[in-house]
Amino acid sequence: MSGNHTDGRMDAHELITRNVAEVVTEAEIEALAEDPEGKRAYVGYEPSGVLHIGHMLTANKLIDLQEAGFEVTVLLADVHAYLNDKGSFEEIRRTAERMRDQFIAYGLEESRTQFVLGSDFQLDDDYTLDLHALGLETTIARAERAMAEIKSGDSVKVSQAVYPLMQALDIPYLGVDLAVGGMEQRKVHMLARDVLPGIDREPPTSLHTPLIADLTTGAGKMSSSMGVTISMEDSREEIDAKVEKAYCPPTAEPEPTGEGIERENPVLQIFEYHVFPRFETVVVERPEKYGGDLVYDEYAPLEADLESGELHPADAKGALATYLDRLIAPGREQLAE
RNA sequence: CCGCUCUUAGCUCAGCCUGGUAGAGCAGCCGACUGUAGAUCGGCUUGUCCCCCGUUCAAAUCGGGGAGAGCGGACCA
Repeated sequence: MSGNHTDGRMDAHELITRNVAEVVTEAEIEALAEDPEGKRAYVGYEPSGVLHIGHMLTANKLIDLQEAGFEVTVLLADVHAYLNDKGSFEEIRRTAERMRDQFIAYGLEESRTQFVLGSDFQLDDDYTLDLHALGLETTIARAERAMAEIKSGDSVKVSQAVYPLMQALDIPYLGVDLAVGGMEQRKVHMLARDVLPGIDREPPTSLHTPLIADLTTGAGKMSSSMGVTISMEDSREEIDAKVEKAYCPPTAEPEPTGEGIERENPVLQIFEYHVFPRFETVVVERPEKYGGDLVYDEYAPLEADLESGELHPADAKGALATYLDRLIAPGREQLAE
């Protein structure tokens, strides 16, 4: 995954696969990359009204895909959010509109992005009957496993077993060639591959982005419900404070915790998955006494410099906060309206 | 519907039997040390004790009612 973007241009395959954690399957992706023009990719989001760094990560991939020639569908999954106990249907639908505006502010090309409300088609008769057919194909245990990383609340509701089946069905109903999601979606997509052939639909091709590690510990996934996340409602000061407190050993491969839990370096992850995909060059401002400014036009040398000690974590953090703020500023302004 | 168990700090739980108005660990916050964070020291904070009614001088604790969660209710006698 070293990439040969020395000429600043990437071919379709590289645009599709850069910064992804996993692709299912490689052969299917290669087929799509051969003629991406007019192919359709989608991501579904439970409406939240305010974009956070997790949304932004898959949005970056959508931008890559648009650049590669894909058409993009963003599913504002109001019905899913409802089934996942996220509030009243009315509240959810209101936040769905705000979320759409947030995505546009973030940088999705408005003319090439189709926003679809789940309730626009998920309540149709034929959809419902197909959903029941999938219910017949799936055990409760399987549905529950698929939801393990997605569900909210402490107890499993029947609605949450229906949820992944609807995600599977959405793919053929939206006419999608590629399903995109974070790694927490992989079990849902695997379920879709297993179950859709049972109703004479194609098993979907999917692509999963990595999950950013918890900002303060580097262990586990960054959570928006608990702990620290970065979102479009953060002020510059809040971003500075959060980045300042972030876990950042001077390496890309931190030691596991005392309990043997794997850790990542979230500061580097955000540089890799959020900053470099959106900026041509990154300037790390540094006091003269430490050697003056550093300039990078891709991620790998920055990581190498941190590893070697040439780049101090404190300076890296300063730059990270600056660029994160630039990414968030348009959404923040949009929220202020 | 019936039965059993559970509900106390952000989290996991102790305390309840033998009433005297609340504790531990973890988390969090603050300082020291590091040119970041973490680790390591030092210090600190936190509560409608699920809700209502009752008994009592006094209820997290006893009694009654209610709510939520978990488990069970098959067969064979």
